[in-house]
Amino acid sequence: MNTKGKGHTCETCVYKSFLFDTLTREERSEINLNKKEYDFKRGDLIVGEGEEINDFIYLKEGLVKLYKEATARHEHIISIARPMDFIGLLSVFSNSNYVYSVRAVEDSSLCFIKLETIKSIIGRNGEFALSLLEKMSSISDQVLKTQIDLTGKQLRGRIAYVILLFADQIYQSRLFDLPISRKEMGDLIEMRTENVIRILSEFRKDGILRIDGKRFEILNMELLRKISELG
Amino acid sequence: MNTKGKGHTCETCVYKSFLFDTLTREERSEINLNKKEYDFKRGDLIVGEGEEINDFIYLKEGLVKLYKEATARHEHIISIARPMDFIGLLSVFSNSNYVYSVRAVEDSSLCFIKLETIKSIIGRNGEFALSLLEKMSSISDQVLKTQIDLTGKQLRGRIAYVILLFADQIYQSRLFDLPISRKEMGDLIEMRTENVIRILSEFRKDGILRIDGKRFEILNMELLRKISELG
DNA sequence: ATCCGGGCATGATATATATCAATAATGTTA
DNA sequence: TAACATTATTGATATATATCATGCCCGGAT
Repeated sequence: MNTKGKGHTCETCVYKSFLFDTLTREERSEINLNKKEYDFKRGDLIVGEGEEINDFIYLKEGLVKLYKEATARHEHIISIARPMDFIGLLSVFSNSNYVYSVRAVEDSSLCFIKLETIKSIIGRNGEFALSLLEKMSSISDQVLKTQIDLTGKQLRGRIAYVILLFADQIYQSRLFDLPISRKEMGDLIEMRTENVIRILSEFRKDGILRIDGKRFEILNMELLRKISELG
Repeated sequence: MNTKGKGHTCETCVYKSFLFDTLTREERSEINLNKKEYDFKRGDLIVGEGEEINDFIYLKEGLVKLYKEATARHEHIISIARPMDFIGLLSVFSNSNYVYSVRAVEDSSLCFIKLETIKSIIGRNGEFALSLLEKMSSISDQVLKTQIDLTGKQLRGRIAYVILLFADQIYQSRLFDLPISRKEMGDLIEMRTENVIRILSEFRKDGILRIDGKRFEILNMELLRKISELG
């Protein structure tokens, strides 16, 4: 399922400056002692809804989805997290248990830091608290914004929105391999698989997209943006 | 529009312990010096979308709505805030400008504390940072949860949900005067006014509610909860 | 008082979306 | 390789919801 940490230290971590600028050398080594890194394969469950929150989890590499089980055959995807995102949103500070699940949609490696360690450092280092707060806030803010944006758009607008989300925010390219199935895409924007496929076909016929299985290329970016905005 | 503060000090504020437990006496008087209290009448705009965020705003009394303008005749209500809620969600730390508006739905009084003051204290007092973080987190978490809960429910479920929200969380009573119009209710749960009215009528005919204008009484609580949960 | 405008209410109709059904394509296991 | 499960696709139909139309009632302005 997952293999144990690779022995990286925070000092050599590529995200060191992004996350831990405001820490003293002592605090950094404290985190280093209380962190573990794990690898997950595509499809692996990382945390399950209801599990106790013990760690501050940080996505180093890969792509994961945060979601809630809605019914037996349907899940509500809250967010797709990218490298440099922390998993746990605000819940790490307001809940003792996860209110959603996290699963790898690509092979991913994640860093687990004992929550106690983080909390203790927050208590001592207000500057760190503030910078952490800013990072968490902006992610939570964006999750909320996405949910609000999507509500009120109709199907074509939602499909356009989610394609642009992958193109702009995740792959920074008009050409990419979609890492999720059509069903998962539907779960992300609250619509049925059949309608996802139908509208993708429409976009293909209209010359907006070139689609070959998982491979997507945006041909008419301008029109796609317009559809996304106008809903 | 609004009258200036009533000269309360944080020391005598009813929410002193709730908010400021972890502050030193000096920090508390610092906040006292940098806060202002304002009264708003039902319908008054408190902050407008796009305005600069300069204050940490705290609802002392009354009821306000956070919303985004969607179209000319339609707004998306993000949340109804109750006394002891802070207005601003996570945006206060991740954005420099408001991404939504706030308006009083009942006569309200709010406390404005200079954001600089709060940030400076966070930087110095990690314990305060952590407790603030917990409070803000739980509110943001709940806003997100509500959005997610509502998505995927159909109209009857959403109406039931929002009536229970007022009964359980805002008025703690099966009998209350709804402070918002049918249209605003629709904005809150993303549905048309006509359908709000239609379904309220159904609930009345089914003996679930007694409705007289703004006055609501829940007659069959059990059934209402079931409708809310099952969507 | 009278004239509004807005909120409330109900019915008829149009539209968007979900559901059901059937097949093809793809991947997975033995 | 065959046998099977899962995913992708398309069409026909049912259902939920929005839209349009109309009338009533009440509070505020003149």
